[in-house]
Amino acid sequence: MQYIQSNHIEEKVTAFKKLCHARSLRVTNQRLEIFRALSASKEHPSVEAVFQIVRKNMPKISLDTIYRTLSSMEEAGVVFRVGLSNRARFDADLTPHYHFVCMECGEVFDVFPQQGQDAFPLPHQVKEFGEVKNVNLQFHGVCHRCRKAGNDVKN
Amino acid sequence: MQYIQSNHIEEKVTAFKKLCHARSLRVTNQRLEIFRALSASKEHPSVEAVFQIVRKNMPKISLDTIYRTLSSMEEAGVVFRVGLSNRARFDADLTPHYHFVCMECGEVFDVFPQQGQDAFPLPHQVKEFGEVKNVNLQFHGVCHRCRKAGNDVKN
DNA sequence: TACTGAAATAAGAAATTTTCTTAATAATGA
DNA sequence: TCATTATTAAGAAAATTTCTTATTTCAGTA
Repeated sequence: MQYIQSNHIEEKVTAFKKLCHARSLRVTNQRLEIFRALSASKEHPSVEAVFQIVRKNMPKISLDTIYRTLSSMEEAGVVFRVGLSNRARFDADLTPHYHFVCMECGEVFDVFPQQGQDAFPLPHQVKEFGEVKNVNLQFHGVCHRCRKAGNDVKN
Repeated sequence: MQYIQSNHIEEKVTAFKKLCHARSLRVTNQRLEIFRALSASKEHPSVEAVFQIVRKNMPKISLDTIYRTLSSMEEAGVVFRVGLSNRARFDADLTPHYHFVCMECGEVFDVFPQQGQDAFPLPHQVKEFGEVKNVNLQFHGVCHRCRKAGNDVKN
């Protein structure tokens, strides 16, 4: 995995362009603006929030483009999506465990920590932000079935 | 934290009733059916999926009730929501870190692992399910601001 | 630099997911 | 049993996400 490492946005943008070329994604102004907006923000903005930011420089951009672009950037590994794609999923099992989520089919699998293995290493600096009520650890990837089915388009 | 521990659904239901009483939630047939459906499933069902299951025994139940009930159960700590509540959130920072998500206001905070601390203990049994592309570790709780504002209704 | 094919976009509609409003129903405690 | 109050059904409405089609723009090549 290759990260874009820089605190200066335009350096990140340069790195972003390279990554786009490497993954044969066209470098459009829309993509650049969206990436800039996201890079400049510490707020983990929602789609709507990105839309509002980008709109200022690019008034004719459509919301759909934000959705498409963020999704394709996620797929390309350029940005990170916090949480699940769209629909909520529930679990009645509250014993400590985590989940493997398939990025292709959306299937969710339980992963139980092994005997003696510490379930969750709760880092104490988390308390800085508030009181933790529960932990949600997801591993995102491609499940065996989708891998076999060759649904995995890119790579 | 108190877990409902049993492999037999009706035992879980009994425990669920107690928890409801303890948190002064009324024990309605709808809630019982929804809890049963979720307990019986290993599929981490979506709201729609729960709706379809419960409908079989209770044809007049409304989708809205499923939403309300799952949310209040989550709030009461009886069921677990995989992922975020509704809207997607994005992050352009791909250096390994995790998130503190406020259950009240939805705010997302970055948490960076300390120097020398292993970022993510990737348990090898995860590979059983597929190839991991990235890790999404969220700590859910109440941020200081919401705590102060007393938005924290229950407890 | 102009040309070409393919990918990406805007616009608006449409689908999906989630929440709200109101009146009726049902659970709890007296 | 009764009264109180939370919960529900029904349907509307809001919010979020995806799709369709025609147009534009990128990137590679002449």
